[in-house]
Amino acid sequence: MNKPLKTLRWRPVSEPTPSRSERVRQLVLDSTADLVAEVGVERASIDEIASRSGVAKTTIYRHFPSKQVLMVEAVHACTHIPEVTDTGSLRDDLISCFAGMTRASYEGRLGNMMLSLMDAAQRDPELGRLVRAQAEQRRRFATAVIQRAIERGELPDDLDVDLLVTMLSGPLVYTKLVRGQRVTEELVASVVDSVLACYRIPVAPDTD
Amino acid sequence: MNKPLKTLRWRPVSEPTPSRSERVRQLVLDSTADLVAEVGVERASIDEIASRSGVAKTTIYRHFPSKQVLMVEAVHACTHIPEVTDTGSLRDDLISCFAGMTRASYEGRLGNMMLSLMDAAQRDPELGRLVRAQAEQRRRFATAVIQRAIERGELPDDLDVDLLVTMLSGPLVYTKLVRGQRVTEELVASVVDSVLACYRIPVAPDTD
DNA sequence: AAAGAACGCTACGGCATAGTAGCGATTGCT
DNA sequence: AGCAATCGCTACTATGCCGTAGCGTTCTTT
Repeated sequence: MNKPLKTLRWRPVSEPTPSRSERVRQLVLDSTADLVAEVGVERASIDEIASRSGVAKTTIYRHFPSKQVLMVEAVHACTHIPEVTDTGSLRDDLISCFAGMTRASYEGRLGNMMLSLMDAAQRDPELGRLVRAQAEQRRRFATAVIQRAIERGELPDDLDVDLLVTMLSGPLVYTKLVRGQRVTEELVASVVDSVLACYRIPVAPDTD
Repeated sequence: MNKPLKTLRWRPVSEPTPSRSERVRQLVLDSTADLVAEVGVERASIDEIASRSGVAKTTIYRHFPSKQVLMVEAVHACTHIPEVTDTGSLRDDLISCFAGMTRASYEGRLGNMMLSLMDAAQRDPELGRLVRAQAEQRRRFATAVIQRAIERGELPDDLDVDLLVTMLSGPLVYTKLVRGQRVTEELVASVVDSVLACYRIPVAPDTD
């Protein structure tokens, strides 16, 4: 009614002006991600996406061959890679690493659609690959931070890195998905400090 | 074709023979839980439940006023309360507690439907209450174990119990829901031991 | 300004599903 | 054996959604 056409915000002028086709495509992807974040993957319908984006349903099908493909591309489009830092301090690196992952995965649209996405990934092989790949990428980031600390001698080299990553990731995932609470920077710090305490890593710089 | 009627296994003879109506009701609930565990809450259809259970769709609607109510009752029917133990040892109690929760929540039918259930719970207020109540019940079990240990002096009394429960539950939930792996008794023990190490609780009976 | 590409709109066909109506058959109880 | 409650079956309505056809309109490009 009062939103017949959603105008796409202009991207930085540095980039070349996208074609009309590309603008429409991005608009559809954007609206799809919005809707999926609201109602989930399965309940998002093409008609509703058409209505919200202002793009005709037939035009949507000119860009994407099926709903399944559209969903995969829309989800793929709203996943970003968290930034990495290498401060040389294990604690700071871990906090930065997991805070970045939290922002990338558990906040905003992706955060809202997470549960529905993981459920849909159980049945759609393409979404399954996407979700698995993302989860493994997150683990690789954390593993890299820990490996660097082992090489610096901050952690024992017979460490069960896999368990450690699980001990760090788990409480954050649990807080978000099961408890439905926001993962604050304070929680990240608490979890990191608690886990490091297991390995007798002093949090404040003091040696015993 | 070859399964026109699923016969209900007889329950222990000690209990009074249920009426025909009650038998059919339980059969429907059982088949519903099976189907939900397979395809999820949203994709489970009444027609399919009728077909699998051998109970006519019209009869299903004589027992349950709507699909929504049937889903809630079916899920409710397959949640059991994990058994509790009080061995007096914090480590044993925790392992027993979380192993029991794992069996109750992350294995069998309930385990298979967990992701779909949590997603559906975001939109169905009734399922939401059910899932939240169960999660809080799990937390209370773990909290009780920890409280007992605090009273015995095994843990400091200024402990952040909430964080501790999250640190214990998180890695198990993460392993099941995100990694899709089975939560073994060994993992439970590893997590418990790691977390207890944070608080300088000796795993083997030795005092420093 | 003209041509061609891209889009909007209306109207479909087809399928799956929630729920209901009516009637005949079965079951359990007296 | 008889009776009442319960169940099975075959429809049927209504809805929502995926995906497509055809045609007129708008935009972009030359």
